[in-house]
Amino acid sequence: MYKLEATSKDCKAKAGEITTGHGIIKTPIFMPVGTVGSVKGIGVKELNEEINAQIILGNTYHLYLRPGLDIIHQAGGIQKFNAWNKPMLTDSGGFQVYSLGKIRKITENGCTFQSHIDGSRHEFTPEKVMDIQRTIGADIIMAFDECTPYPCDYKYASNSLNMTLKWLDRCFNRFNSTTPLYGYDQMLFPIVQGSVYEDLRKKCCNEVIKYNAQGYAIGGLSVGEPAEDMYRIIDVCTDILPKDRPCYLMGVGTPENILEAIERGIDMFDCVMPTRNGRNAMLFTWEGTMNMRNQKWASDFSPIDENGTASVDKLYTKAYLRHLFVAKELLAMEIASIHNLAFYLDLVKNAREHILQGDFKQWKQSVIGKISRKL
RNA sequence: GGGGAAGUCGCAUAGUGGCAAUUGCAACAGACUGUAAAUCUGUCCUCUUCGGAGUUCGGUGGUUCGAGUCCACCCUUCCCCA
Repeated sequence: MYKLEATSKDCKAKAGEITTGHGIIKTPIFMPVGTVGSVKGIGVKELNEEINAQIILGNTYHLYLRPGLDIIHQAGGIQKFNAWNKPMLTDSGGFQVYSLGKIRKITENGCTFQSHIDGSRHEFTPEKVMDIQRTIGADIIMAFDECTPYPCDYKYASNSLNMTLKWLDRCFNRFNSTTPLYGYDQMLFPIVQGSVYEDLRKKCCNEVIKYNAQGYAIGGLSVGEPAEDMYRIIDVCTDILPKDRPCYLMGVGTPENILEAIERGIDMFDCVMPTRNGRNAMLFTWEGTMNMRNQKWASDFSPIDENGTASVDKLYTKAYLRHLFVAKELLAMEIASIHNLAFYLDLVKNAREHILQGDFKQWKQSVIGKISRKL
């Protein structure tokens, strides 16, 4: 259930609340990605106390392969299994239709994957993906879609969209004819596709709103298209999608992308960037990004991030963090991941405050130049 | 003192007549967007208008159209025997 609390006076930016069986999510929100049920390198304690995460992601394809549905079911659902015990969202495997391009085959019925772990073959259909997500037990589950690549010619995008819409209908049929397994409700979000083509996106938005879903997602962006295309498509979609439902922009993005998308009416984000780039020594800050492997930090004994909200930001110095990365210490990746996620959550928290104040766009203008530069 | 082995771009390695010269590490930089990523890419003798140009393989001579590679001597290091 979503409650729209405010819309910024100077743009489409929304602030709201999503109520789930595991608690309330204040939007706009960034959701750390925990593909296999774990946010890489980070424990629940840090997610709660350092990062202030409100909801995390899991992935249907990955959890289905490992540990498998039987284990998750025995555990009593994913939030019992991973000890997070707060809101979760599972992606459907639609992204793997894209990212596992070479080891999957799209069929009329669904999609056949070859496991990236052992090569075994598995077929995902919309029905099966609903059943799996019922078993995993996330509060928000996603429709099974094809995330189209970029570039993508019009004909492919159009055909793919038609298939995704057929799959969506089958998803809702199965979703509506089954019940949650663990005593709390699940919400199914449709995913808008249509590549960078405005007419396809409009068509898709008009189709998905017929399901009167609890929330909607925009997929198929941040796959290599120019940022301007992404912003243009978001605008087209959020003009059609209902304002009184949360809108989730899948897989986005950089801090700049997130602010631009919030301005255009997006409520929810997820992205591997803060964790993956963190593991690869890149830090995001209000002042810009830093490559912590760079020689220039070798004897910089200032705190990692003076403006950071996580305790690691002031506890450790840049020079020490660089040393840890150069020495390939695990701690480096943990510190960077905590820092980046805390920054992302701080970013959306600040955005929310300015939406509530009504000056989001003005505030965004004042920070966007800084956060994008390289230090 | 006698016998044997070896010296290659930071380190370690390849190379047995066509070589600016293999590979690994280190170093330096870049990428990463619903995670097949603690990963991947590039640079790594000097200069460059990025087309090339110039100097290189312990040293000095020599053989050869051509030498890191073959020959002679010298220097250095390691191993074995005294």
